[in-house]
This record gives sequence, C-alpha cells and structure tokens, in this order.
Amino acid sequence: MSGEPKRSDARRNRARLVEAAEALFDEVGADAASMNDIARRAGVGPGTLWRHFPDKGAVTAEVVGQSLDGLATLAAELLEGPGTRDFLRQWASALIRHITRYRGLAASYAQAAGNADSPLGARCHAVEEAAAGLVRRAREAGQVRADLTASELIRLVTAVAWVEETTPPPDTAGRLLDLVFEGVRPR
Amino acid sequence: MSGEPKRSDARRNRARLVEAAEALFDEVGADAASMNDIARRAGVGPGTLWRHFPDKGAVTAEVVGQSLDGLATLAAELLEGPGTRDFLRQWASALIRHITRYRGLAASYAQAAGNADSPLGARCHAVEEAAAGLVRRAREAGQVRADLTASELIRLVTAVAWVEETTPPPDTAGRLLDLVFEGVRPR
DNA sequence: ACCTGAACACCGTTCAAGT
DNA sequence: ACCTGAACACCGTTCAAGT
Repeated sequence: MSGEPKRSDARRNRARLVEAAEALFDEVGADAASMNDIARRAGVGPGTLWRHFPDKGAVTAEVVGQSLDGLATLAAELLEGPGTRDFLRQWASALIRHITRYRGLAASYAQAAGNADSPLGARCHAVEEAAAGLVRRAREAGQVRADLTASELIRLVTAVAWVEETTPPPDTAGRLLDLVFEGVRPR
Repeated sequence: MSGEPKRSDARRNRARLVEAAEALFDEVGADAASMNDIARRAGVGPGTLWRHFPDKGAVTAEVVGQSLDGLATLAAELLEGPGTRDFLRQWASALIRHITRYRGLAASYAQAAGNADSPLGARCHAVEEAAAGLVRRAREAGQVRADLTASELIRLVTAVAWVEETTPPPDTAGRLLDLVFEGVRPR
C-alpha cells in the first residue's frame, strides 16, 4: 500500500503526508513525531495516513529513503574508486551522519533490523549488503583484520550513532569512530 | 519523595510498587512497563505511584539500585585488587550485563545522563566516577592508551550494550567488546 | 498523612459511513 | 477508489475528595 496511488487526490495526500512527516522529524525527532501529529499536520484524518502507510516504519522508510539510497551509491562509488586508506571510515562516517540526521532514527533502524521484510528492514538489509562489499575490499587491502564481518562493523557504527544522538556531550562520534577503527585494524 | 515513608501502609505500598515494577521490567522490559501497569499490578491507584515516585526514572532507579551499587563495589574491589591484565574489561563486561538485564535500560540511562540531578542521573554519575578510577589505573599500568577518558569508555560500552539489547543476533556483546578494547589499547 | 479513582489530553489503531 | 472522523483501549499526569 506504499506505492504511488492512482487517483490524483490520493497522490496529493500521500505527498503531503511525507512532507508533514519530514517536517515533524526535523522539529521533534522521528521518535516523538506521532502518527496523529503527522496526519494533522498534513491536514488529513488519521485513517488516511494509515491507508497510505501500514505502520510508522513505512513512513520513516519513505522519509529517509533518498538518503539511504545515497548511502548505497556512495558505497558503490567507493568500491569503484581508488581505494584510499580511509574509504571504509569515510562510508561509516556517512552512515553516522545519516542516522543522526533525525533524533530517534537509530532506534527505528534497530527495530527494523529484526523483521527484514518490513519496508525499513528491507532497506537496512540493502545497506548491509553495500557494507559487506566495502568490508571485503578493505580486508583484501589489509586495512581491517581478516575476521571482521560487515555485520560487526555496522553494529559498532550504529551503536556509535546511537550514543551520539542520545547521550551528551555531542560531537563525540568522530572520536569514538576513531577508537572503533583502531580496534578493527589488523593485529 | 522517594525515601522511606513513615506510615506503615505507605511503606507497604511503596514496597509493592517496587516489586511490581521489577516483575514488569522482567516480563515486558523497562521501556514497555507503563506507570499505569505498575500501579495496577501493585494493586494501587496511579496517584499512589506518582506520590511515591516523581517520574519513571525514579522507579527505574529504585529497581536497579542494588545492582548499580554492585557495580560501584566491584569497581572498588578491582581497584584494590592485584590489577590483572583484564580488570577493566571485567568491569565493562559487568556493566553490559547490568544494562542488558532489562530491555530498554540503555535508553533510560542515556536519557538520565542528561539531567544529573535526577535520581537515575545521580547514580549514573556515581558509576562514571567509579569508571574514572579504573581507567586511571589502567592507564598508569599501560593497559589503555593515555588519551582515553572514562567518559569515552562508558559511551562505547553503553553503546555496545544498547546494540546487544536492541539488534539481533544476540550474544555479540563479547565480540564487540573485544574489538572496542582492541581499539583502546596503547599504540 | 496518605490513598483513591475520576479526569484530561493524548496516543496507536480501526472501521463504518460517506463521496 | 479513496477519504473522513468518530470510536476504542490505552498512556502519562493531575487533583479534588476521601479516610
């Protein structure tokens, strides 16, 4: 039920809903923006929102979709690129920036990672795939230890993003990422 | 308002509330256990719960209090102990076990870390103090890099606890902690 | 001094009734 | 084919009224 509707009023409502969700994510965070808030802001009834999106994860997936696709294309670019010494860290840094874009995103992703067939879970899986390619290349280049898996790296980076977004003081993600990448180097 | 009340019925109610909260934390997690649930389970009205505890953080502080004190005494013991090669990691592991005892605790701590005068925030601060002593000693023993702060270590360990508690597959905390401690070693 | 439970504004979620 | 908004059970939180 998340695709483009046929009727023009439905399409317009859908667009308004996504717009409203985006604005609310910006203002109060992805966690605090309630379904009713989003519908109200879009000027439609709650039923209309639920008709367009099966749950809040679907709304979130729509709001962050382009940015997530950006992560995938960045991974592809880095994979075809010259393979600089910090290309993996560059991508990890982009992932953190993505997650910390809206407050509460880390928790949304953590929950979505469970059911892989949800709209958000599927996209998370795609990101993991992208990360797997990068980790493999970094491994072959001897930049990370041979036993490091993409899943482990994603978990660590997501964890850093979470602590950055939830715990003061802010702007410590870079330093924590440094420590993580130190621990991930070949022995 | 969180101390021991004078009247015996109030004391009994307080004890029942803490008991009910503990049971619900066990069954549904610290996040999903609602204030109304706790009051209902204790057989009292919601007003009674709110009279005994100013907010949910205070309830949480009461439920995890003894376990938190255990972390402090463990830190003291390790500080007086022989200083084995992994004493800091031992404590970090205990911290993770503590946080993952109830689902949703990591988020509670992250929120409490902000307002240091809240019942839970104060206890978090005490834990940080304990960690500071351990990190200092580990630094002097050359077990961790000289520029590592206790705050950074706590953030990393809490982050690992969070990802362990929220993201499948489970039981990866040990491995992630290995990587963290690898990254924290002197260069 | 403490408890009670009704009350308020909200939330997620559904669904009959409309156009 | 899609929208509407009332409705349900819940939530956090408060507070007059009781004992």
